[in-house]
Amino acid sequence: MGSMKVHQLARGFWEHEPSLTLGCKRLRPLAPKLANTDTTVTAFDLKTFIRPESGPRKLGSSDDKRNSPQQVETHPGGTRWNPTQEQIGILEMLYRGGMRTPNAQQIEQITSQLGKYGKIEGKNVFYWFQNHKARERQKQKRNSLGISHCPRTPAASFTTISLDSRQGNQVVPERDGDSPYKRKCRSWSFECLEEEGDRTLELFPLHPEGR
Amino acid sequence: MGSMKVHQLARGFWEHEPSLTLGCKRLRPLAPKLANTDTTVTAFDLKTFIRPESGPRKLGSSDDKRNSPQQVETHPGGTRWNPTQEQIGILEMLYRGGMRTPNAQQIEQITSQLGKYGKIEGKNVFYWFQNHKARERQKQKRNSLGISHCPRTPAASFTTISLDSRQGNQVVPERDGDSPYKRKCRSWSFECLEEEGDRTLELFPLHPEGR
DNA sequence: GCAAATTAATGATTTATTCAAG
DNA sequence: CTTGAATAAATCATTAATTTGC
Repeated sequence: MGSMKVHQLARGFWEHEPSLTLGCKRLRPLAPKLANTDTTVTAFDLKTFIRPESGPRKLGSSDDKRNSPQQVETHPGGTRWNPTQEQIGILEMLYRGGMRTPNAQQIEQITSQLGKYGKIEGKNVFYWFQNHKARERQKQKRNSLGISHCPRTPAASFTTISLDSRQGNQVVPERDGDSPYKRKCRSWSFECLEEEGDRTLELFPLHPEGR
Repeated sequence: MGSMKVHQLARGFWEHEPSLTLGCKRLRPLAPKLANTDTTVTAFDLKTFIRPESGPRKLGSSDDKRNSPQQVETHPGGTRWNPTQEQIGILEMLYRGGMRTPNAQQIEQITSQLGKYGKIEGKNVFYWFQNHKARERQKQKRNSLGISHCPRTPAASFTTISLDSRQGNQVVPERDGDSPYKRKCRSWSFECLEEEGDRTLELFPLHPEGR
C-alpha cells in the first residue's frame, strides 16, 4: 500500500475536503449540499445520495441509427477505449518486461505516456493488465494441456528491462507463473463526475435489466 | 469459429481508412501513422515508466532495506479503515434499503457523508459493499444448507424503504438472491497523486513496506 | 464490391477467493 | 474470528474481423 500512504498522508491535512486548488481534477462542483448540520446522525439524509445516474445506457430498443453508419467516433465519454497500435505495443512491451499489476503511480505514468498516442484513461491501463494477464494465463493453461505439458516455462530469458540507471529498478520478470499473490495497494478513487442538473433523487439504483 | 487468426497482424493493415472526410471529429485522436510498430516502440522511453516500485516486493528479503526512515504513513490511524458505529449504521441502512453496488457518484456522496463521522475514502465504501454483499450471501448459503433449505427467500415482507416523498423511489428489495448481474458503468479513475506543486519526482519512495 | 449477419477479441464489471490487520 | 483490502476468475457487452448473400 505504498501509494495509499501517500494519499492518506496528504489527505490527512485537509480531511479530504475537496476545497479548492488542488488542481488536478475538477473537484466536485457542488455536492448536493444537503442541509446537513441540522440534526444528528439519524438525520442522515439518504436523499442526498442516490442519483439517477444517467442510466438509459441505450438499450437495444428502438434503433435510432439514422445517423451516419460510420462509427460516430468516440465522443468523449461514449464508447469504450480502443487502443491504437502504439499503445498496444507499449503495453505489451511492458508486459513482456515483467509488469503485471502496476500500481497507481505506474498506471498514471503509463497513461500519460500512452496518452500521446490516443485517448486513454488510467482504468484502461489497469484493465488491460488485468485482462491480458488473465488471458495469457488461460492460453497457457490450454496449451499446457494440449501439449503434454512442459511445465515450467522455458525460462524465456528475459530480461529484466532495466529502465533507470539508478540502482535496482528492474522489473522482476516475475516468472511467468506470476507471483502468487502480492498485495499491493492501489490507491484509487472515484471520479467526480458532476452532471448536476436534474437530480431526481431516485433512490436506490436498481439497474433495470440484468444481464 | 475455428480459424484462429491473428488479430494483431491483421490490424496492421490499413485497409479501412475510411472516408477521411465525413468525420469531422477525429476518428482516432491521432494515430501517428506508424509504419512499423516496433520502431515506434523502441523510441518509447521506458525509463519514465517503471520505477523501483519499492515496496511490495513481497516477502522482500532485507536486501534493499536501507534508506527507509520508516516514514511509513503511520498515520495514527494506521492502516486500514476502521469504521465508526455511525458509519456502519448508515451503510447497513443503505444496504438494507437495497443498495448493493453503488456507482461512483453514489459512492462519492456516501463517502462525503460518512466523512463526517470519521476518516474514510471512497474505496472503503466500495469495498464495504462488496464484502458485505458477499458475506451476506455466504451466510445465507450456509444457513440454507443447514436448515433444510427454504430456497427462495421467504418473500419476507420487505421493506422498501421509501426515502423520498416523491413518487416511486422505492427500493426494490432485490430478492435476497441478489440481482443476477447488472452492468453499471462506474466511472472511476486513479487519483492524481500529485497534490502540491513541487513534484520532486519522488514518486516512489513512498510506499515502503508493502504490508 | 458492399453492407447485413456472424464470429472472434477484448474492454469493462461483477463475483469468488485469498490474505492479513486487529 | 471478523472483516477490510486486494487479486483472480467468471461474465457481460461492444467493437473489429470475417463471412455471406446479393
